[in-house]
Amino acid sequence: MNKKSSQPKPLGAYDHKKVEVAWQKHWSKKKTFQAQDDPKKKKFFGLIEFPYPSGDGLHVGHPRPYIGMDVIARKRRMQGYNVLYPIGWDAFGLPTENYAIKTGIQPSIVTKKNTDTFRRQIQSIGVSFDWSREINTTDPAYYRWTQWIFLQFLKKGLAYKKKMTINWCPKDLIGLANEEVVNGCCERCGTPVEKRTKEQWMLAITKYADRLDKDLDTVDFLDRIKTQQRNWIGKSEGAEIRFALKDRSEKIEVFTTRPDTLYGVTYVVLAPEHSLVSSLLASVENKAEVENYIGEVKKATDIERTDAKKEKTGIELKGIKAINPINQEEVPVWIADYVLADYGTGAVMAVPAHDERDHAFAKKYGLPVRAVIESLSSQTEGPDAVKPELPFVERRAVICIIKHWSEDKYLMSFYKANDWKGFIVGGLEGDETPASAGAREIHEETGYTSARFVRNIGKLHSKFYHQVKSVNRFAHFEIAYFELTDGKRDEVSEEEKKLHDVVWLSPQEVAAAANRADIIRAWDFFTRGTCYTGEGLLVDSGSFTGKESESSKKTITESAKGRWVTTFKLRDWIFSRQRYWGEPIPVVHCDLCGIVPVPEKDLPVKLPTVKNYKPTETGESPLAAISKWVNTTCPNCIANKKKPKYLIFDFDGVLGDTWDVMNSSKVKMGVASSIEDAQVSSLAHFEKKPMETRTENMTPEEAAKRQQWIATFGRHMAETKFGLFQGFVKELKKIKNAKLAVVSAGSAQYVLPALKKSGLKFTHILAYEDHHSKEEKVEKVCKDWGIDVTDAYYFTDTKADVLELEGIMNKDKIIGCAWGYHGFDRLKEILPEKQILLKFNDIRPVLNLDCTAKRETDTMPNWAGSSWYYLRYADPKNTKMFADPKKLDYWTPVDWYNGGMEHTTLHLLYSRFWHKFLFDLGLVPTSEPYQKRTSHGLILAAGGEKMSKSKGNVINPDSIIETVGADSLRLYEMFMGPFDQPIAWNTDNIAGVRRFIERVWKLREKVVTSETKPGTTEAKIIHKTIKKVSDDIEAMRFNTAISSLMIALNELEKNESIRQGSYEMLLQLLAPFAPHVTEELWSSLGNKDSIHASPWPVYDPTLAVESEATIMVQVNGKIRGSFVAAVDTAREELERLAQEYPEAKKWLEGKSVTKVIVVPNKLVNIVVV
RNA sequence: GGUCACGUGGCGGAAUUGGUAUACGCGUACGUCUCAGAAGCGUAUCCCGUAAGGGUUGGGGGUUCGAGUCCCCCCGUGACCACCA
Repeated sequence: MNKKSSQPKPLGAYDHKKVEVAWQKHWSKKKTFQAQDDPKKKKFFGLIEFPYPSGDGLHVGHPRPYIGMDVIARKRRMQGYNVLYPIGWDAFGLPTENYAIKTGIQPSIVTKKNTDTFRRQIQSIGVSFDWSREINTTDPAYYRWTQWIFLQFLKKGLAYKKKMTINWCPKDLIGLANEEVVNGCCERCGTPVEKRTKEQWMLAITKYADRLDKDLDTVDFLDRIKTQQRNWIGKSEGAEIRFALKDRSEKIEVFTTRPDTLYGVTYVVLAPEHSLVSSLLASVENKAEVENYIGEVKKATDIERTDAKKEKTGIELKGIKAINPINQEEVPVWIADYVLADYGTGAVMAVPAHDERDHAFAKKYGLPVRAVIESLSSQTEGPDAVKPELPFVERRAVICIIKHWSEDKYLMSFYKANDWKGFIVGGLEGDETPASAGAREIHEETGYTSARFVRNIGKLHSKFYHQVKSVNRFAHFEIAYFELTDGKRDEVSEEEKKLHDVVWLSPQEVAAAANRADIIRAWDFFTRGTCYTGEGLLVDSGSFTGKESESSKKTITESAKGRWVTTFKLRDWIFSRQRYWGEPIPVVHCDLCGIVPVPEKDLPVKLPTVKNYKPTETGESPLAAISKWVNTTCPNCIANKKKPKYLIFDFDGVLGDTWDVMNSSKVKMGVASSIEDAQVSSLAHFEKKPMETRTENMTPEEAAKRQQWIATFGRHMAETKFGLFQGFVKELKKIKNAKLAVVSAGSAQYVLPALKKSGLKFTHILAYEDHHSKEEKVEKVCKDWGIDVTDAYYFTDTKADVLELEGIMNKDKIIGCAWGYHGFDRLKEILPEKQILLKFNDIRPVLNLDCTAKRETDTMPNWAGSSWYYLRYADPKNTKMFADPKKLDYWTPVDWYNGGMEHTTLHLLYSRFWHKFLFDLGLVPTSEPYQKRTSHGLILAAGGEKMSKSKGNVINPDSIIETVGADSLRLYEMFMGPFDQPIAWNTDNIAGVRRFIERVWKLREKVVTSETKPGTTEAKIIHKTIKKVSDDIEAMRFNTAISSLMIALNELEKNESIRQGSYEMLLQLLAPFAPHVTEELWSSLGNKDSIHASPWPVYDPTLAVESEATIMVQVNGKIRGSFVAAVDTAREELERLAQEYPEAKKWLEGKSVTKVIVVPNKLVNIVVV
């Protein structure tokens, strides 16, 4: 190849097809964009939201964020950073599964096909992703770690199962998180959501709510993103206050953010679902009505119930009274649908005077309204602002709102001296009422004679500086409403006229004109009604009367023995999906052990393959595969199999009285029921004889009942016993290493021969029975069993025996099998906690004979795999860990994460939550995953709608790349409008950027390598552009960056030639946007290394500085012309030049100049009269 | 109903801290090149007016020497939330 100094080789016409694919292959071969795990280099981790590879293929909206971040990533590389810009596939999800249902093709195959298409398409755009780190959430090697993280949540108690009513989409057959329900409909398909009860996996994100809120202060997210997250978390502080119930032990706990209004409580409301309701119901006088009401509420759908426009309904629990802890007042208790069960405590204290919802409810049901707060405002601005150094002088006063006699206008008074724009006000003299004082003031100040007092609007306290009297005034106003009946008016004194003007204004004008806090409040009261929800002065509030409400919140809470608490709107995350195409939740449900996590070494729990799957008319779900998937072994049971040393059996039940237990066991054993009488009799060890029972400890009634029972079931007992032993012994034969048995002597005659026949070698016998004498028992057992009497123990139910038993059992692990009330229940009490106690049935899984454990069939939601994927990029092939801590140390946190606004509340919050959890486990180095978060706007179809296959308005990038090339596509996507705003696609406009590229290509012909002296204009243009492009890229103002490049080109084209250095810099600035064509031109100039590895041009301010500035000349703010002056010409000089400027002179004739404003290098404004 | 954005030519959109409104691009018109067309190149392109000049950033008001930009009211569009006590 040529050296840099050699003559540039000639180029043909620009042909994007020749240029683009060739360079893409070249970069791939040279691994130009692969990140290196080299801790010595400064790193940059740029991230985009990895796509969901839908069957529709890529449309032109997808790549905009990729290209935007690509521009930044490429610039960072040129700035010398070791850049990690990775991509992968968020490939689990409903559309793929639905597609599988429709076509019968397995989701895994569909996913493979779709990712292949997406990969090809993205690669054809020339985004500088590091493809060697590609990940896929549906790859078992990936979701193994998603499952692993879930197990860590489980271990820490942050994953739990909860029976709950869930939002169920009847079309998608899927449980939805609250976040996925939009206006009561399924987020994805719009079907109205139903309620169903189901056990669901939950993740306790609420445990992190406070930190998720607080730590937003530490990251560089766009403000609107932070605001949205904060709103979603919904932190609010308030008090939990307990209302005792009259003559009852229960208490109602309420949450309120306004404990200061406690004295205004006139009733208490429970949510219809509140747990207390059912226990109160028994003693409610109107029980039937209440039950009926609750039924009605439950019937209503969520859409109906949460419709804020809907009228609130409720019903009183008659006969129940709550006691207000602050004043021991009894108030009624209601249930109502406007109270939400799952926020706060599910109960509220109602303060109708100061809460709009309570107010509406109280008005509807005739409940009392008691005002306890009066507005208090303080003037902080203007000449009336309170002067802190002066004391307050208190005074009672009136604010008069006066209506015009014929129009909808109100009288305002504009005081000239102190810029007061308000209503007529005045102090109350002597024993005047607001009505009389108001009428007097109206007459004195305005002359109107027909003011008729209508009503008091409310009270209002105000602090301000009284300019006329030169004191701080603390006024206690009554707002009085007057109407004029006519316009008759007396003459007003000259003094009053001097003080103020009187004007009539429409309601809108009043609101706009009022310029004092108290006047604005008064008007607000008048227009909005009596429910005052603001802060103010406490009245009618016991010892708190006269205090300010805001500062009394905590003290009132204390007085009421309440607690100050923080609550959140955020709910725990419903983590279960009843779908096939998601990560299986890695746990096993064992009858014996309950929920058992799959051991980490056994991960991943893979999805079952859907075999021979044929689509049906109705569209059967791949969930069918799960039916073959559920039976498994319990890992716990397998693990324990090697451990048991002792077996404890108690056969009390066999002879005893628990027929039900045996009967159910019989069925499970599957043998007893088929035994005939004849067979039973033929068995040597079985004595068929009537059931005997001892009745000496029973009451006559019990004894009679027992006799009856024996008469009915006696024969079945015998059969059952037989069957049990047969089956039992069969199982026992498989026990190899047990050492100890506990038997009941009562059953010894049947049990011991059977045990013996099994060939077991028990070393100890524990006889556990209290019916027979010790001697008889031990002797018989030992004899039958053939063991030494010293190895036998005998117990009764006394406490001493229990202790002895514990001693024998010692530290060894014990598997127990026991029945009956003497056996199982008793042993359960006495066994140390860690030992495992089993019922007879349970012995089967313990022995791993045919363990009946079932796999969890719920899968994880889509959000799971995307909650940690960025971590995997740091070390995507690791098989030991989700990522090597050293690599995480180097690469994380993500320096810049760009994504859609639609993901700010869900994905962003969820992944921050996972990250914080991993941080707490010491597995990631930072507490926040993303240092910086920006967002892009969606690309819409030409009509402004979203692009979707169903609407048929999708533009495929393939055809654009085919006709104009990837570089043109990229430039257009960046140039079309502001990056963060939604914008409609317009294919016609691509012509402009394509022309631009062609002109850059043509400019290559003018490149000269000669040593001619650099033209200053050229350097100036280039350096101005360097600055503009550099700054704009950082701020994601890609559209203006490109426009400045176009401006530069327009300028440079005018010259006969361009220096190679300048041209190269232009190419470098353009390279992040149009990587292929710039690489081609760069190479054609003899450069050996890639333009994308070249150093980003450095802005030289001295070269960009202009020597002259255009100075605008304004006369009275109007532009009258401009002149050119040297940069940094002195103000005085500019002023002089401007006044002598002929165009300006024309406008100055006959006028006198009062003022001249000079803005250096910009303008001179001459103000004339 | 609440919160937050936003409103500029025929169209997408520019406009540092308030300082030449309509940059850049599309489209359109005319010209040039051509046998012709396409592409290219050149000129023009907010409105009224021949011009001087005047008007214009959804509407109205305010602050300012000066407002697309700051403040208030109204209208409209979009996003998110929606009885959160």
